[in-house]
Amino acid sequence: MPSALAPSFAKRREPRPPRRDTAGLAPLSSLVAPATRQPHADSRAPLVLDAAARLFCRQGFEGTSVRDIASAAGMLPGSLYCHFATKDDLLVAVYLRGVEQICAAVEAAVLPLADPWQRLEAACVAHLEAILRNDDYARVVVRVRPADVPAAADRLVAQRDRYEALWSALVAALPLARRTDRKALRLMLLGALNWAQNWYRADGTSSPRTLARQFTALVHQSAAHGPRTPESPTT
Amino acid sequence: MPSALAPSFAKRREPRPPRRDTAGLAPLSSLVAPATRQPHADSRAPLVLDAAARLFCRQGFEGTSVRDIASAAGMLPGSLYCHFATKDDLLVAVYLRGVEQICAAVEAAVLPLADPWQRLEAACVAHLEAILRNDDYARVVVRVRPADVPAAADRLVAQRDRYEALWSALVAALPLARRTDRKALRLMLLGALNWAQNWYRADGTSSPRTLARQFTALVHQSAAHGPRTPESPTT
Amino acid sequence: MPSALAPSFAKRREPRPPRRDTAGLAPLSSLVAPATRQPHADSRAPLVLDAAARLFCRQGFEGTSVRDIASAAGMLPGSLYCHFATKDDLLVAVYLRGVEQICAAVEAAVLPLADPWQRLEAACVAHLEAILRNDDYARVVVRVRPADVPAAADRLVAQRDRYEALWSALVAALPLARRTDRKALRLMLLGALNWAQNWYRADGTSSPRTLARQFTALVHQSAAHGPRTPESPTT
Amino acid sequence: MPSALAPSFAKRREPRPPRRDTAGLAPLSSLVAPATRQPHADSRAPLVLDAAARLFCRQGFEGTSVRDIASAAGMLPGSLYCHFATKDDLLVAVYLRGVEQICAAVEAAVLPLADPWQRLEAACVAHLEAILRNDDYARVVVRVRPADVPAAADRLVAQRDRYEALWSALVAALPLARRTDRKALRLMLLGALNWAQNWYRADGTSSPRTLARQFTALVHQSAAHGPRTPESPTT
DNA sequence: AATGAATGAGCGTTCATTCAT
DNA sequence: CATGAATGAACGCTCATTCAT
Repeated sequence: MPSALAPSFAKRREPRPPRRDTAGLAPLSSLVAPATRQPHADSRAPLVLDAAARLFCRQGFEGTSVRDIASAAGMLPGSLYCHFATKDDLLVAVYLRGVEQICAAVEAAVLPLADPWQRLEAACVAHLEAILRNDDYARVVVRVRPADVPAAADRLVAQRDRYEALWSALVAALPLARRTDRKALRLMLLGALNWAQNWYRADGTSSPRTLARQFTALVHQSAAHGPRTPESPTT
Repeated sequence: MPSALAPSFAKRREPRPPRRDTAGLAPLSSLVAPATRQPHADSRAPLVLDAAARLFCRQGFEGTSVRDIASAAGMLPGSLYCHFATKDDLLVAVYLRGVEQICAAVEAAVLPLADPWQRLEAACVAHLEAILRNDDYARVVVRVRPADVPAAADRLVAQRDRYEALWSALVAALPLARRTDRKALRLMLLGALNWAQNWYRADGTSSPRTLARQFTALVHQSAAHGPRTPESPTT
Repeated sequence: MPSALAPSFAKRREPRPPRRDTAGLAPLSSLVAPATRQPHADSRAPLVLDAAARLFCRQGFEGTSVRDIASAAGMLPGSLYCHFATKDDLLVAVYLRGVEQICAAVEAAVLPLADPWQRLEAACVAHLEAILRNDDYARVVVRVRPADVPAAADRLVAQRDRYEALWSALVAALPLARRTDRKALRLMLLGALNWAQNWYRADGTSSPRTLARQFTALVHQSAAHGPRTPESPTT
Repeated sequence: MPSALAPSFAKRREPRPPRRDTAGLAPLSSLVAPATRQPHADSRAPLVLDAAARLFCRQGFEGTSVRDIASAAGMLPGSLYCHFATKDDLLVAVYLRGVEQICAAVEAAVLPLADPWQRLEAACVAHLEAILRNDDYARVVVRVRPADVPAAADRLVAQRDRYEALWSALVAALPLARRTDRKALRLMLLGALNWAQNWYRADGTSSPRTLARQFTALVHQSAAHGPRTPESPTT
């Protein structure tokens, strides 16, 4: 499956065995379901998570130290470990929420629309706005390569796959010429959108919205009319 | 003389004047063809560069230590500094050669062709093969984000720009509907191709060549027929 | 809290605001009197400071590595950085306390005396005993040249100035011929005393006390009677 | 003897046995006796020595690397070793010449004078001008502590002693009260003069000449009239 | 005489993590 | 929950020196 992402070239910093593996999900529960707050449930875990998301998306994972995160959250480095077992787990938690938020954004954008191409375009816009604007969590999902954090790669990839499934459905709904490779279409669009993180500057002329529409348009008619696939050009 | 590669004895991290850009080809020739006449022509600098390229593209820049590179090149860490003043400079040298090689590959692929779309397709194929196959140097150019190495970012971006200029020319030659945003087309294609580094597995079913052709085809007819730009849909 | 001594987690060598000068006495008290109530009052910071003072005054600043200090304090090199952000800061902390101690010694020696020349002599004795005997902190103040540690030079000089002000007052009180240059007198005496660190051997015949008295005497009558200033020799 | 200077607290960088110990003197011969130049005797050794003197007196011995010296002399680090066996030897050679030059300066200044106090004053002026002005060699003699270079300390101290003998003679000639400690007088004067290197700024108001005269004057009448020695106050 | 490359040890500092309090 | 101190390994880099060419 081309969505697999983690060729383990890992090597350094073999983390001492991760103690309790379930810890990755534990802290999230408090985020997903703040629910009825316990009297002293004013946990500072969300603060930590916010700080981590902000720093990971600005400086990358390796470029951010736990000291950075701790001090941004107003605590000492050791205190982080009350909430997250390892730095990797912290990343997983950020990823988890990032995927949730980007999924929610795309689903909300797509919901009121019926036309498959319009739905695709709306998804592109929502996606690009999420990963270029201020959703630090979503940005991390695109910014941090699972392969760079071997011990957590599986969990990160699993999250990404969750999101890509959503796109597979969007693409599956398109009325395309029979020969069109729908997977290639999905990979191309998502790749083009994600890579924008590498060059897009907020002060530029075109907004994420415009950009997303341009990208969609570039594949629209082409795909719809049936592109000449390399193997069997229509001639 | 590999002057651009051996800025030895630079003293204290002064950013150093950006090294004359025309030297771009000089070091390569001496590396590719070590000749047989120099006094100490048995320099191991090329070995170091190769090791760096291999490790940078597999583990990233931050994920690779100078000790890793040195030991891969069969030397002691300190010995690296006979050839490169800093780790950053080593990256710049790899980038330099990576851009050279990918430029050469694309130009060679495009040269015998006249039709603009065929040329674009050939460029995509050459690009994708370079950054997915065994050209470690080219892969580093896509893999390592300039922003992650602030002290060298300018020099890295300058190299990338050199390459993108080549693409601008290719796209400028396409017969497109008047309203088509050629920059968006270029960014989309290159983004989609580059991002493939994040998911492509060599053991997959489709080759870089096939993939590149599919991507090209997806934008071909669309763009050629005049896509509906977001601002002014054709309908 | 030894705030001036534990500027922990300072991140990247930004010169850091020169730390409020009034903190001068705070850290000392906590070091001198570790008390018995703090939660982790068993801090080994004083140990580190002592080790640093001992090594700096014996081997100089550049001649002492942080590994030397750490191992003398029974810790690992990295552990030093729990207490001091940089080696420079460690030196500043030693200097701070050195100046405090030599100030205290001189003030205590001078306090019970009224006659200006007797006060000057007592100051010389106290100064010389401090910088030749076992007060490692005071010795460092004389031994380590501020100019050799550029990043900390300002802070070091500020400390020294604090001490010299004390001497200016002592010299100002002397009944001298009108033409006598009091600054020259101060610089001569202090220079002669400080330089003794370069040649004085504890096993010698004359004690610091004797030496200090000799130096004082050598300028006493001369100055008192009005020396021939160079500009206007008495002929 | 108070002129001894080297309490060996050495420890690090135990130099691999200095090969040929006589090398310390060898290079000097070419300096002392340039004599009739051999055809290709355009040795660059003097260049190296000059560079070393300049850097040692500005940055200290430990603060100067052989790379610094080599590059200042326009050569590569390895090339230095054609002229000097070790960095220490280079320092010894600088010291040697520094002492020669300061001796020569003092002797020349004193020569035309007969009065002992005038001779002392002239010596002070010559000494201070040498170590504060542009005689890099002389400045090194005062700037670099023999004890900081254990392997060469003996040779350095021997040079210094050579110079101090000259001062002993000057002081011995002074008509002083019987109880005056002539050694203390010498040490005081030289200490005060040498220490000026630590605070004197060229842009200041008083010249080295003025300063030297002030210092001399401060001890003149006092010593001449018979100071109250601490042991036996005149009262 | 000089070079360019290499050596091996050591530098100041940062890292993710642990743990008694 | 949080702290402050500590750990042990690794980081990028510089050092004086060597040596074949």
